[in-house]
Amino acid sequence: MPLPAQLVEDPINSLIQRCPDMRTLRQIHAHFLKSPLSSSLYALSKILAFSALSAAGDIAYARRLFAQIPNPNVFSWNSMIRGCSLVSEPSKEPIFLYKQMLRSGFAYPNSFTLAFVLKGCSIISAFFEGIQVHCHAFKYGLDSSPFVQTGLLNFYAKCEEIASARSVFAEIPDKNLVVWSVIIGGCARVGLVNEALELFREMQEFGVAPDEITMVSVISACAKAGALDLGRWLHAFIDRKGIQLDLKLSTALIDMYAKCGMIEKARELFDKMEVRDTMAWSSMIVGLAIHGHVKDALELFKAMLDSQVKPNHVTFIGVLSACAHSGLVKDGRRYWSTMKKLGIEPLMEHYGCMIDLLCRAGLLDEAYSFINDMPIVPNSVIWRTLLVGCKNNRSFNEVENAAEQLLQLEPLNAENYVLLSNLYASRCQWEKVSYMRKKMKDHGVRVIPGCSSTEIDGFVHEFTVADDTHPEIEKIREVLRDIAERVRRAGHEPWTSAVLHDVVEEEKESALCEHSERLAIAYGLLKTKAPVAIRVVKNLRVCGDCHEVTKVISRVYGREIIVRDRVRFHRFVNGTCSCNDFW
DNA sequence: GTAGGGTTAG
Repeated sequence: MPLPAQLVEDPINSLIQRCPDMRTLRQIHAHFLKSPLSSSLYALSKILAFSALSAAGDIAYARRLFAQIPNPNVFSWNSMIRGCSLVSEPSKEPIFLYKQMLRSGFAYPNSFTLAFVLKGCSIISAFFEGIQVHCHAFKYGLDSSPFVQTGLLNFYAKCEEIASARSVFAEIPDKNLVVWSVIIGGCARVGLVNEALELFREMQEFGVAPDEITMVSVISACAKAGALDLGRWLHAFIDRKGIQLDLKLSTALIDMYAKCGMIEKARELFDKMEVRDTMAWSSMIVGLAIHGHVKDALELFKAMLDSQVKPNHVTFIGVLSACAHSGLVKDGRRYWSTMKKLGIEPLMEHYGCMIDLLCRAGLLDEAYSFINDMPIVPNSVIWRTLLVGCKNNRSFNEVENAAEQLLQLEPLNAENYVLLSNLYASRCQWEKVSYMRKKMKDHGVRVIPGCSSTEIDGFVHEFTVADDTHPEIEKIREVLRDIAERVRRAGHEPWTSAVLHDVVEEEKESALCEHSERLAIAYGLLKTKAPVAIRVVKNLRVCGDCHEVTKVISRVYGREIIVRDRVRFHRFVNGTCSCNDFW
């Protein structure tokens, strides 16, 4: 007489619960196959679940096992769908499995199935498949399951379909911590910073206390907005509420402080970290590179390698851009081969850094061959980088070809016409200048005035190109003229951050506080006005020490001044672009 | 019997 199922399944179950590795699992599997009830689907499902889901599991083994099950039950399908979305290289496999399950007709999806397949869709941003799963949620009456709802919300957020995410969010009756975190993270990811911060406030009004995961999203929203005051407040909030400063939250704070100009604070946090992963190291290296602290960035990269943490593609963007900004051509080339040796396949951004590096060093021909040897099709950024380099190098003769490639790729981006127009002007090719303007007009490309803002004592001074409405505009102009004159007298042309630094230091000596305030405001104005001002800020950006100058201005002024928008000149908006370089 | 949310990028 066969043993009751309970007696066979329970030992298998308890063995699997204590199973440490696949070797043991194989033994359990063999034992199971020889046992009297080897046809028990329940026990087989447990073996499958371990292979597919456990950290010590083996998805290939799970696939082989699954293929041998004639009519898998929903639990087994779920294990496979979930297991296949946990692999390091995500694919459409979870979606294919889900479709197979529906076609099999032997198992119907439950709330677990939909939650798992939605996760699979979120990982690869499979928008059209996810929408079908949304329909299935209604069809199978699973749309009120909290896990399916959160899965849908997360899916839309990951696909950057914020309107859909918000409507799913609005329909969730009991919004828990996870639901709030997903919507806040979704808004932060697409740059809807104010919305993210507003939701964070609302969440607390609803009596839901944030945890470290929520805080990562909110802090990253601050980093994107350059909202230092709020970021610091949130840091204090984390301390006050005893929220755990784990690896990811520390990294988010480092990124926020670096992006908001407080690189020392970022470094302090980084140095205090007991465990650092690739992202933590990369954030700090990129932060130092943005601030122009090239030596520190490269030293830190060496320390990273010494601590056996593997760098990734983002780390190398930091390292290569640091080299580009300080003219370290030889080092840049060395890091490029290190990257390849480590098996990191260069992405478009890495090629961009290398071309930038060569152009800044005046090696235009080499940059051009580098582009021609690229194994991937160069994008507009690559051609633009080369053309920016052409502006400072008149001996380079491949401008026409590069210009053609650029305009073919992006015929509606005003920035390109402006760049080419200025490039031809610098070569006194006036016919081409007017041709560019005509072409731009023919394409109906409009320029949206660029703007920037400077915050002093909580008051935001905003400046837009050709806008004279600031109440102190005349006095500000006076300061600008004064600076320009002093720079001209000093014989510095074009301006560099070092020159502005000297001017501001001089200002400190003279202790003219009122003048200093205007200097700070003028700094905001510099970013949108006169050509010379654009050169200054461009140089600052080149040197990567925009915040360095802001800090100097802050010291003179004696209070904290924040440059908010991190010098974002060109912004592609619905086929038109914001651009400050067009007079 | 199984579940949902996190950081770095010119």
